[in-house]
Amino acid sequence: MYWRTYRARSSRVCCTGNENMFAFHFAIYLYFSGTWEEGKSSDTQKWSSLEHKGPYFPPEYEPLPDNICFNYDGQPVKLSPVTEEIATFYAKMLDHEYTSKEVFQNNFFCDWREEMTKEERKLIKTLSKCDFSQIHKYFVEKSEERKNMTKEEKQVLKEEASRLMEEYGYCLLDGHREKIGNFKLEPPGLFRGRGEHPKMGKLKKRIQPEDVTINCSQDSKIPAPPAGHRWKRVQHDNTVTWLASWLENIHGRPKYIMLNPSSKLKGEKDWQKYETARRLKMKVDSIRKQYRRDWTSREMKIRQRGVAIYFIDKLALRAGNEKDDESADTVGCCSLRVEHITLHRRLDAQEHVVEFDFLGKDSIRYYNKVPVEKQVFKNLKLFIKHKDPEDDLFDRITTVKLNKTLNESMPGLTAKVFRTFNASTTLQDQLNKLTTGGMTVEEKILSYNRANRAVAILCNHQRAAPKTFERSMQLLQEKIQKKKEQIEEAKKELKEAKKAHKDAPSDKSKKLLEKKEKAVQRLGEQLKKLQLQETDREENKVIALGTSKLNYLDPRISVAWCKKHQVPIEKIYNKTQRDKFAWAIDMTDENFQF
DNA sequence: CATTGGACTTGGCACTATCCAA
DNA sequence: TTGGATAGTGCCAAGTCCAATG
Repeated sequence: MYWRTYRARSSRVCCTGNENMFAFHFAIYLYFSGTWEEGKSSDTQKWSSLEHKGPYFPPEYEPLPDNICFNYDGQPVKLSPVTEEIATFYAKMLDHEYTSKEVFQNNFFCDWREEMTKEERKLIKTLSKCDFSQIHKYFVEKSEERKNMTKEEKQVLKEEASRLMEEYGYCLLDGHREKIGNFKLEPPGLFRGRGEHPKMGKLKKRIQPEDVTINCSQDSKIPAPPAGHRWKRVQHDNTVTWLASWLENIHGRPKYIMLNPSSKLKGEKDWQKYETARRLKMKVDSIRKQYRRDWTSREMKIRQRGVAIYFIDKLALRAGNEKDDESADTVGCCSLRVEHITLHRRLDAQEHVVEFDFLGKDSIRYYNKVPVEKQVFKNLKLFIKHKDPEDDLFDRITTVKLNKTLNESMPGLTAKVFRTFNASTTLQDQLNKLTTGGMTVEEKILSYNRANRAVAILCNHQRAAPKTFERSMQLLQEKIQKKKEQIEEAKKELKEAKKAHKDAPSDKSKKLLEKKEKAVQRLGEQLKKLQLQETDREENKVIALGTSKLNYLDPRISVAWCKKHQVPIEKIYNKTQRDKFAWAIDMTDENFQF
């Protein structure tokens, strides 16, 4: 079995008794595999055989029934199929707040008109005169119908989906069947984007086979394009991992069809990522010493670099590459502007506080007040001197230069490694601290979630409070209240049973007493469980745990913790996660430390 | 050195499946 | 059996980083 070979290999390399020794050897291995000629080829080659069925195309557009009409300026207009399809994209979104945004409307209308026939373009000149309400209503009803389908109808749909999955969802990589991550091509629609995106509302065009490049091995069965079509290209490049690619028309950037995280290819890459982070653990002291020295350098760019790396290390900020004006205005460390920080000599009884306020990835706000070292504070004052709010804070450095420096400190080190390193270190520390003897499984899980939460807060992984949050919290509180009342009741009954047993002892009264004692105890446990749940949920209101769990936390820490504290792994990882982390579940014993 | 293209990881959220109490 | 809450999944956008180019 494929899995077995993977297993054997991982455990041989990984489960040496001495983790430090292992990290050392791994460092050597990585170092040489990057420089030696022989090593290099094995490093860049991703597979030796690859066969697949090509992407699955979304269904063609189905024109609206004749009784559903688009109206312009009060008059019904029959649109050409292409124009009509784009109209339906807009009509379906009418409930969303963003269709009321000017940027969205302008972009949509502009792109829509471009696809119209000459006659349509001549007629349809103002969006405000367009009436999509019939179309909107039609789709609302359709989705209602879908919701009301019978069990049998739903079953048919389900079987259809699993047939599709069976046919297109897997590939053959080096002779082994692997799950594909996204085998369905993205359907056409209107681009939304996150935050104040200047391109929101633009038309995302339908992908044609003629847009798609196929990547597979030369001697494999080449996937057939849909009837009457050709692929853009068929290539056989084994230095990349993707099966198909195309250019999306909004930014003109490539998109790919790639493997599922459960695949060996992705798993090994993931493992490698965490090993790099563990190597940083070994080197981080000297790196910290270095950047502290840099704070007093004669050269401004070195000072800036030193402070930037300090932020990346201490606050787990992202690198912050340059961005063009064609996307939302968001920043990371290197792209911070003067306006994003406020310096407080003294704030809330703390000295040298930096107040950060900026939009990061996905336009998620980063807000934090952090006391920093005096020298950092001094430097920041220097960096912002004579600058305007919209000027770069670190004007002498870029992510490329910063990463180049990091790479010189440790092969493979980049800014993002600090996030992985900090996240995993935090989880390990928190788990060690929060797990104590004599805890129930539920208490341990609360501890785990709290440790996970500490990481999510560090990485600023936020979410909108769930729409149902207040309500579900209230429900839980009612449940708790009810449980408390039950306990009161049970206690009363227990007291009576005690009295009855004392007054007239018998087998029966003794049994009753025991029963009542058990009931009180059981209810108490249930109450505790509910209260733990309440705490957990309250603390998690605006925190998203998923991203750190999936991308930043070395799964071996969790696996070892589960083994050590007899927590079933299923309580921590669901099925998908267990598949993704199969490598870790398999190779890790309870003594693993990050 | 700056710029661009390309490949890969990381990210939140809407939708869907499942679970559980009434 | 149902409907509402919760958990899980898919979607696809938005980052990082490397290498080629000029």
